[in-house]
Formats: sequence, C-alpha cells, structure tokens
Amino acid sequence: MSSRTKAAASNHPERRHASVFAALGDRTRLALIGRLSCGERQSISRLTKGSRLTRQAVTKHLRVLEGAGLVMCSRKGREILFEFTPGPMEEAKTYLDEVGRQWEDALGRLKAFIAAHQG
Amino acid sequence: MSSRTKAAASNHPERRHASVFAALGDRTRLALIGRLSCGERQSISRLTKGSRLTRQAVTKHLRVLEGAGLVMCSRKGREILFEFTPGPMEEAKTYLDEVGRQWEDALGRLKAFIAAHQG
DNA sequence: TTGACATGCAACAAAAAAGTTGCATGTTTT
DNA sequence: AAAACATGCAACTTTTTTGTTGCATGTCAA
Repeated sequence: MSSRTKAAASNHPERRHASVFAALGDRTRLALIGRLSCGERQSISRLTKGSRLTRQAVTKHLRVLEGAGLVMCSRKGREILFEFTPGPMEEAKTYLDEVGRQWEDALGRLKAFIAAHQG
Repeated sequence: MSSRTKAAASNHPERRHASVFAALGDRTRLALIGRLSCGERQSISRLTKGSRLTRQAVTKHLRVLEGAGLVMCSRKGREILFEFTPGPMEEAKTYLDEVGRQWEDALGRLKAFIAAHQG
C-alpha cells in the first residue's frame, strides 16, 4: 500500500473522494492550498504568517491536507517544508466530471423523450 | 441556517467554494448527489430508503446541499422533490482547474530554470 | 371522514472539528 | 554556551456537525 491515508486508502470511492472534498471544504485550508500551488515548498512558520491563526492551528490544517494526500512534507533542518501534491485533486476533478456527465446525459435523454412525444 | 449555509450566499469566492467542497465532503451527501445525478427529481422519503439513516438526518443533509446550491427543491403535493443543480459543481471544478494549472505552470518554470542552469 | 403517507419543527445527545495555551525538544546563529 | 527559531505534544475549551426522538401539520386515497 502506498503512503496514503486511511481515508484515501479505502476501497469505497465515495469515502475516498469525500475525504478530499472535506479537506478542501474549509477556507483556511483552501487558502493554504492556494499558497502552495505556486510550487514553492513552504515551512509551517511561513504559512502561519498572514493567517491570523496560531501556528498550531495551521499545523492541524496542514495535517488534514496531508491526510487527504493533497500535500506532503519533508524535514529540512529545523523546519518542515510542505508542498502541494496534485494527485487527489485530479481524482476529485474526474469524479466531478463523471457526475456532471451523467447528469447531462440524463438531461439529454429527457429532452429527446419529450421531443419524440410532442411533435 | 448554519454559518456554512450563510457562507454559501456570501460573495467571497474562497468562502463560497469552501462551502461547496464542505457540502461534498461527506459520503452521505456525496451518495445523495450520486443518486440525484441521474436527473430524476426525488422525494425525501425516497432518498431516505437505502441510506440507513432517519428521514430527518437525510433532510438535514439535503438542506446542506441546498445551502451550497448543489440541489434545489420544489413542492409537489405532499412531497418535496429535490433535483441536482450543476452550477456550483462546475464552478468548483473550474477552481480546481485553476489551482492545478497554476501548479503546473510553476513546475514548468522550475524545470526550465534547472535546465538553463545545468546544461 | 379516517387512515396512511410526507414532511416540518424543536429539543436533545454524542461526536468531531477548530482553535487556544503551555511546555518540551531539537536546530541554527551569534 | 546562549539566544532565537521551528516544531511537537498534550490538555483543554468552544463550536459545529451529525444524528436521534417526539410531536405537529398538511395531503392523498379508500
């Protein structure tokens, strides 16, 4: 098994995706993702600056993101550098695509049905 | 109305997106979305069947989805029919696209930089 | 009109999430 | 070595979320 989290490692697709969405479903964490999407690895202290929260709170949010596989971290001297890992977000996007496509298909069939029974 | 539901009505983009992700970040709600993505409007009772939860719990989840704009409902006689509304999900997907693109761009620049200073 | 169905509302309990404070540990820098 | 920095861990409080039960209201169908 890869170094994924328990939630992400689950076979149930719904649970796996839900954990990613839940991680994204907080504006503090969304802001952290935004900051890390610039590609640069950043330490906890640095990420704390500009977030009105304590370092410990930011750390907890980062651990949530890590649990969902959205970021990974590595130690460098006395600091821990976090970086964005896009995999789970791509999966989530794919899931949203599937849902959207299923809905559009259903809508298309409905319109075809109406057209066939009307004219 | 919960604070999250209020957030959905807010203009702040980060908050708005977070509320959509938060709504999707629960496997019960994700399953409800899956069921509604077939395009058919369904009542609360019907959506309750097959979900091991009480009707009231399902209702609450539906209200959360409604608060995020992911579903809408309309009364028909004695029942309330919920239907999937894809707008916010599309917005969320767009947001994920932007984050992903920003990351890829940054990565591309980094690789170009390394190549330029190496060979 | 009566009974079955569909839902609303409110109060409550349990659990999870979010955030704080205080203290300990390890790492640079001076 | 000492000061400053970066982080970890644990206890704790406050809020939010999740889910339940009980009762009230409205609607359909026999």
